[in-house]
Amino acid sequence: MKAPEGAAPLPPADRNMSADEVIKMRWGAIPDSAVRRMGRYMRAVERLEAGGVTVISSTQLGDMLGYTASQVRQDLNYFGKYGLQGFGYAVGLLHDDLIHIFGADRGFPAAVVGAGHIGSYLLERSVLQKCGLRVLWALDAAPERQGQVLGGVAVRDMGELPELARSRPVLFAALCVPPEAAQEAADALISHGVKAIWNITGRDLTLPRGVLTESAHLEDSLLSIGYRLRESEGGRSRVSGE
Amino acid sequence: MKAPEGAAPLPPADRNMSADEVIKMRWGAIPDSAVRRMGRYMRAVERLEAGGVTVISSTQLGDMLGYTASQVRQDLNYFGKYGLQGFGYAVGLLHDDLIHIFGADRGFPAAVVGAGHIGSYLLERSVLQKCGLRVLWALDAAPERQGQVLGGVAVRDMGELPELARSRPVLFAALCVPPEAAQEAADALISHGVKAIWNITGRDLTLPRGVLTESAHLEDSLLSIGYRLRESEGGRSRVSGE
DNA sequence: TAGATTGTTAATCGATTAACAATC
DNA sequence: TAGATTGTTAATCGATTAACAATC
Repeated sequence: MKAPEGAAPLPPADRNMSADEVIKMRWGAIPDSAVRRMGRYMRAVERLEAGGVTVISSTQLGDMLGYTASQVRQDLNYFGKYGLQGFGYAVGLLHDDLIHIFGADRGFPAAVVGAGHIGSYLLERSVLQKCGLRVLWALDAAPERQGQVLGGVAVRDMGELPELARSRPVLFAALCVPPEAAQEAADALISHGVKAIWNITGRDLTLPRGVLTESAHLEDSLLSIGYRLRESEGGRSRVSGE
Repeated sequence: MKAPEGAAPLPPADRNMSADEVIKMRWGAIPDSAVRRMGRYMRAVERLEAGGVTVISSTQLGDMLGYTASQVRQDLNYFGKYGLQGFGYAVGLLHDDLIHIFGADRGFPAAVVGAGHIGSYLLERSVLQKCGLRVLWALDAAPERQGQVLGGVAVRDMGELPELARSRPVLFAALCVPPEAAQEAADALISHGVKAIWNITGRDLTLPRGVLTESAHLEDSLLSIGYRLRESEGGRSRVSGE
């Protein structure tokens, strides 16, 4: 108990390791804040590639996203060594690896539960598919939505959950039922083997340990802009570009 | 340049100050991370109130949300003094003040731009209204959506923007057009006086300084759960209950 | 009063930034 | 090689947690 003990000492990677190996070795040592920024890197790199850019420096990429060059280098380095000293990052390589790191090439089986506005948006726009999930089925409680085919997926009755969970099991579900039905639907999913829930109901859920969950509360982001709107009403100015 | 200089020294509030006064005095000194947690406090307190709970301690509230009691006290104290030593926080008072702090009683004029899946969700569910915005008009480029009345708001043609911006000006817009139309729509809104954009298009925008913006990228949250799903495939376990 | 719980300061922890050596 | 830019360690900064005095 004498040595500084430091924090997590991030195991070193070497250049010929695959992203999988790097991440496996560093699992848990990569800060969540960095993981959460990767979506923006992914989109930026996608657009660069579409625009024919093949190499980009940490400075340029940082400018695009409003991050410091230092942070860009730190972030990318968590996942492996993608840069070439003296030149920058190979856009194509980076893009391919990010896709792999985030499992967008995995075809993980998934379901969409709730086919209202948000559920049909997810289905028709193939939002899950673009992130590498394979949507096996969709459920909705409303009779008039059942039988509809949205984005190639037929909407079934909630009551079919046990049967579907047996015949076409999924570990992942996007939950987009109305808030008042959220907890009950989540419980049902979990009791039928679902291990990860993407919660877009706007209601916070109570889930057993061992279930992976991520909530996307549109409302929270709206509230926080509501707070910042105060400044336009006489608070001191702190408006930002970005 | 000798004194430790410290960080922002958070000006002290006293018990008889209104939330408005406290925030005005501390504007910019309240960390963004705390502001972003307030949506969850708000929802928790709403549900407590609905359930007839009138007093709650920082420990209990923290347990509900997965925060430490210490953090709860810090967070609430940024905005004023709501607690009663020896008892806890008055749920009703806290709720009322949070509503006020986040402007949910302000009736700030707003518009919804894009009336597809997400836009109609916002309109029909009165999402903006619940956060204290007054939706004056809605726009969509698709002829078949024009004339529809969603959540009491008539959807108009994009081309009517100049006229609407003149006759019924708004400073706030929820942007939910398809990603490929996002930048152009944002530019048009800004050139017609919009000063704050809630961006739910999934495309990052480039906006002039002075425009307040908040992006809600559903996709980012999905990607980050995709990353965490790796652990169910053999990474070391770090699954959390929440 | 004694017990409880807040408000607030101090200590810890983690994340961001800066600096620079490695290397293409 | 010289120039540039990464990879990585060290310094800074900010946010979270712990501790405790104030006070109901």
